[in-house]
Amino acid sequence: MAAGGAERAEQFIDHETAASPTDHRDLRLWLRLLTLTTLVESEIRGGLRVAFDTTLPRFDLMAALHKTKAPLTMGDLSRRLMVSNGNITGVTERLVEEGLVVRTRSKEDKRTQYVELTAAGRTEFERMAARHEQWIAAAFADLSDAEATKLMELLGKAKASVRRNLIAAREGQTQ
Amino acid sequence: MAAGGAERAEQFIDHETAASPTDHRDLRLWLRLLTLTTLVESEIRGGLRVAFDTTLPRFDLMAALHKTKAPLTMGDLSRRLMVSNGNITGVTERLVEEGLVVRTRSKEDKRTQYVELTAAGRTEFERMAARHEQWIAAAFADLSDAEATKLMELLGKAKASVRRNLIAAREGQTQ
DNA sequence: CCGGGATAGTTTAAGTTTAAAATAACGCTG
DNA sequence: CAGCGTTATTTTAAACTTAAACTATCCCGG
Repeated sequence: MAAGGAERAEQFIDHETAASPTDHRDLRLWLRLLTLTTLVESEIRGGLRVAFDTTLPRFDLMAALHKTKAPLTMGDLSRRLMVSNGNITGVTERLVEEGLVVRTRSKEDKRTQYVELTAAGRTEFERMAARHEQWIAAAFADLSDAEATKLMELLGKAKASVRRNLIAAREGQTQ
Repeated sequence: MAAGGAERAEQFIDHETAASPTDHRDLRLWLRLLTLTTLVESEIRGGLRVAFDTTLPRFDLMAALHKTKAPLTMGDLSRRLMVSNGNITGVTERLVEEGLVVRTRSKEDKRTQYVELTAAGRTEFERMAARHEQWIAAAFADLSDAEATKLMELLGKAKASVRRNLIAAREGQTQ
């Protein structure tokens, strides 16, 4: 590491690089997608830890609250972040301990809990979000506007395809 | 769930759908990428659990071994799967318990452990891989060849951009 | 108003994940 | 050949994650 990079050739072996050239089209596509996401995600994770001593799940939860500018229920958070409801319970608890969010019981429905950012939480999130956006901007800096637009479009098509052919197909199986 | 889907309109709120239209280009791109990956990954996770009573990390580890058709060290696996080395220890242990892989110490270097599929592991993996490929093919079924090719290309560019502008930039920071 | 199905959230058990510290073995240099 | 920096792996502690079971509450039909 300190020595000036003689072994660079081996450094970039990853899930995808390890794919053999005989793999099929969609499998290679999926591996590339997964590798890219994993790379970015782990950089962000590391950045949040080093720069703010926090974690990605906590950041994501705060981001959801910040975006809506209004309290969300535990169930709302679970659906938006696409994680289990039990998961939200734990992450929220830690954010409450840190004083970044508060939970309040609904008057109308005693089962429901509303979660919202505290003033400290909002300030802290905005600090983190600014840095987060810089990282993301750096990540995609080499893409032209046209390329980014095209990529957005193709990812959108892929997402629709997944919902139609994978998710809806499974859900409709034997019912 | 048993009742026939009256609340479908609310069902597809996700991390990305929740994004406001004023977000910046790269942030929206990143959210879409993340959402797509998460959707596919959680379908595969569920499929592996239901159909084969196994998990994605175990499948991935076996896939790495199957692809190389040769034993890999713990470190090789850690680098290829882009996870920490401690992680590989745990996943490998469970696969050994299940009789799907074996670990053997190297004669030349007593620190090194080689991991390889057992006959049972190879057979089981091939069963799972066939199904896995069907899921992936279904996921991207609505993309034409031209679209898939373009998407591959753009993801490749994005990956290069991430390595150059995010990862290498961080690594070179103050050294 | 009451019984029962649906909904909101928590708990539990098992597994995955990481970073950091610890262990063990290697291999070079003096 | 002794020590010492490096490398391969395991251990540890804390957090995240899920599915499934559970608790509490809601609300509808009779």
